[in-house]
Amino acid sequence: MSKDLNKIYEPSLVEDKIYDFWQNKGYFEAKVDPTKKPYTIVIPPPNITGKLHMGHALDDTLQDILIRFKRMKGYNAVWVPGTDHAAIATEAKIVEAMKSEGLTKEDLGREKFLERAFLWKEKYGNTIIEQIKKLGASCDWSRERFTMDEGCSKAVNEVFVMLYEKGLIYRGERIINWCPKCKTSVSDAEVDFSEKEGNFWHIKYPLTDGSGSVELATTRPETMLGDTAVAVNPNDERYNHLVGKTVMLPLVNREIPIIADEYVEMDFGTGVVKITPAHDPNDFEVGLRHNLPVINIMDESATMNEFADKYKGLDRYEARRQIVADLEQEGLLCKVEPIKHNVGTCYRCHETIEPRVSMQWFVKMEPLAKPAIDAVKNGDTKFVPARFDKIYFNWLENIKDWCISRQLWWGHRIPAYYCKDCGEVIVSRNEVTSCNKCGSKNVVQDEDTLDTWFSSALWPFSVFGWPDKTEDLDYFYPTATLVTGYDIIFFWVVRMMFSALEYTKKVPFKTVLIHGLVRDAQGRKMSKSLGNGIDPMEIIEKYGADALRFTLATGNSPGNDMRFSEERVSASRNFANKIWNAARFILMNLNGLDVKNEIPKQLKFEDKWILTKLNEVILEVTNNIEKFELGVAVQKLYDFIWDDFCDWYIEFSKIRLQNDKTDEITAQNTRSMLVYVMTETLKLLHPFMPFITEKIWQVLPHAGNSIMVSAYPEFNKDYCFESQKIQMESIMEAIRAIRNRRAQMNVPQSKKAKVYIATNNEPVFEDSKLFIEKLTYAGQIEIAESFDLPDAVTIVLPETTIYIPMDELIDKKAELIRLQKELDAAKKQVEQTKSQLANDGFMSKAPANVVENVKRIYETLKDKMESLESAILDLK
RNA sequence: GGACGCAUAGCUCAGUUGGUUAGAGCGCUCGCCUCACACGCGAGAGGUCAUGGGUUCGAGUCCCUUUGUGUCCACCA
Repeated sequence: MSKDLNKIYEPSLVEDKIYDFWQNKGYFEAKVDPTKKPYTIVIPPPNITGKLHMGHALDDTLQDILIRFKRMKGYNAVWVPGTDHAAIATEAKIVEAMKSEGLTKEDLGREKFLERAFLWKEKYGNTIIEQIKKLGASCDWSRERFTMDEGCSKAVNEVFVMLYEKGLIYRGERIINWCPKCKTSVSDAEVDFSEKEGNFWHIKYPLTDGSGSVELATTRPETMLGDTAVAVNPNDERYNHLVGKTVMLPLVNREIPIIADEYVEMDFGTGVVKITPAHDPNDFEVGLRHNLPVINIMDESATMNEFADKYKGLDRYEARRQIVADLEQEGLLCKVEPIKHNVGTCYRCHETIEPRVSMQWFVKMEPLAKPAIDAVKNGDTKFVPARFDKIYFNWLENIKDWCISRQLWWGHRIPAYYCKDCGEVIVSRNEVTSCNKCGSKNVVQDEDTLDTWFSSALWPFSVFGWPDKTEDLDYFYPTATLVTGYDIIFFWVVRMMFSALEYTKKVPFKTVLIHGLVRDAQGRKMSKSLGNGIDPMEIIEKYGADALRFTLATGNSPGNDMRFSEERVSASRNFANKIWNAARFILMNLNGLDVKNEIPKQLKFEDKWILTKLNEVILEVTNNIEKFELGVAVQKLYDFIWDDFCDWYIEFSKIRLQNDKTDEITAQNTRSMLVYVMTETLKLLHPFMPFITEKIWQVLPHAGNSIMVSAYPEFNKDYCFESQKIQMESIMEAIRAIRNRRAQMNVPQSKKAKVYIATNNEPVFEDSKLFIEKLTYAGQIEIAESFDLPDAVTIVLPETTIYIPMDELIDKKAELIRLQKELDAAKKQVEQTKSQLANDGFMSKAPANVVENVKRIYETLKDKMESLESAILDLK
């Protein structure tokens, strides 16, 4: 890598090269090693159809921070990457693409269609992988998996068979959510409810005995063709007497009973409900209780079928219009009431879901849910933040059986076979060619495939070779941390939990780190339809991956949504540039000299100060990362690097390095300090900004091949110098105060003024004389215990008073007012602390260090007050 | 209907187990192209931490109330 650093950091020139370097060295790869502790993360596998969006970028950034941190901490860290076949989403896209060629699925046939799908996967599955690499993700690519690869498919078959044999998978004719556009069933989790404008149509059903009619209300009049009863509440006195009678279903003239069922709410609508078991989940339940026939009036695309009589062939909405018109003509339509109601839509295509009775496969959830609830209740798996366990419990405690069969071709084909001769159902791990009951060869496999989440539920262990007992599984599983958004707790986290507990008898991960959604600058969800999505790749190209990562990690706490704006990325880019230039400064001063990357034996005040600050930040950042407070950690690093290291330490070092009074040993020590502190800081920052830290690390004196495999800094109390730190900070305070006064008085930097420092801390100030002189543009510094300078600008600090004689600039009156104001403030504070120290409760209950602190503040404030008083007297 | 989150500087947000002078970025004001950096430097202005109450020696932080706002779950046809 080249040694010359440009004035402006250009990420695009270095990132790809560094990534290749890491990969070629094999640093991302982890192998079983019993001498090291494993740390495992499996990536939430992105859809093969997808492009990387900000949500992925956030998710992957957080995972990479954890993985890189743990790797540097000495763990055998492995991050397993891969992609998800995303059954319904992918199939929809392929079908859509085929449309332009005038082809349908059926034209191609299953086999040809799957060929196309695999080609599609090759093409698009790789783009997202390449994009994840651009982010700097240190995934072990030698372990890349796909939910439909051989191993994962084997796991799927195994699970299906196991559950079937245990009686936890069954096949049955039930009402399910049907998407008429995707032409498949979807699970409850895959239905999105959205509020839509609709009507409440009040319809009259005449009693068969001619004694009148009942009025009922419905939002979906077209389903009346499938009505098989009318229901009222058994306690409803208005309708009690009608129970047992029958009504004549209008338009179709079918006689149906009036039944009583608790499900009917008396005070909603008219208190009479039409019962359509084939097209409403609640009605289906009612139908089961009363043994009602189920009449399915629609086909797979929600078009009316032969049971719809003369409406056959109409789509459901057209049928609705006609039925309403016909009812009106027959005088059976009482009124139309506009209402807003929630309508279920397909989470993939947003088509209105049609509840439909059909033959499907289900997973019996109750026995599986219980251990999953217990595992979180007893702390085997923890959510971060913890509040998400409530959402998790709520879902599992109210769970219904999971419909897992999909009428799709792209996916894991259900390993069930049917004998056409004897009707035997055979569920098998291997392909079945003959009936094991009657021996017939006339056996066919189930046409359906499995819900895409069925395979992703197995991801944490299928990637390590389960169901085989592999070394990897034994060593890397269970995984340590799962990082994902709160929006897929139901889809994925829940299902991994109960699957893992059932098949591996272990929780799949110890911690679930939940993050929020990345929203746009106005706080709106990024979406295709709004067109407000920001492409992470464009951001990386413009600002660099480090800037993007830094932005996503900063100002964001677990579980909360964040807003993304380019301004924030630009601020992150500026930070990267700041580090870059600090490095340039150091490099410039190494100047081909042999400088050791170590703490020198002789330490100056400022060295002890920065080492103390460094150790504090090491301790805090490490703790923060371990507690998943990544946003806090990165903020602390930002402050340390910019405020402490760049604004102060580098400025001090300039004076040491440029001053002719500095001896060569001190200069050399300063160079070592710069290199050492910079290197340690780069290591601390590496998990967050891997590229720039590697680039700079490489050009500074170092041992080893790469920062990413170096050891993360450890807190060392031998380099914490509390009292020196405080003293150094008093010097900095003085510098700041002098600058402040000069700025307020509009003194140009070119005007050098003499500065008198009265202090009882002489040795410290003497040592830092040069710093004060250079950093405040002072002409000359005098230090003594006291001065008698009545006509000077006076700055009162704890234990120190500074005088700047500037006759022509002093406005005595203004100066007096200022000092008086300060005195008033100091007095107030003294009173506050005094009363606190007089408070018995505080003195007896507050911890010693807090009391000490208040005592110290009280003393210095009192001191300051006295100095201010005398300064006012002097000026008068 | 149920559950949960948020409300802190003009804007967007941090604030770690309660500890005394509440922070950052952007924006704003003043002065600087100071030989690492104008993607910068120095100095500032700006906050009764939504409301009311409580616990505590001490509350932005813990508990309750109210208001506003957002999300999720359920769903009455």
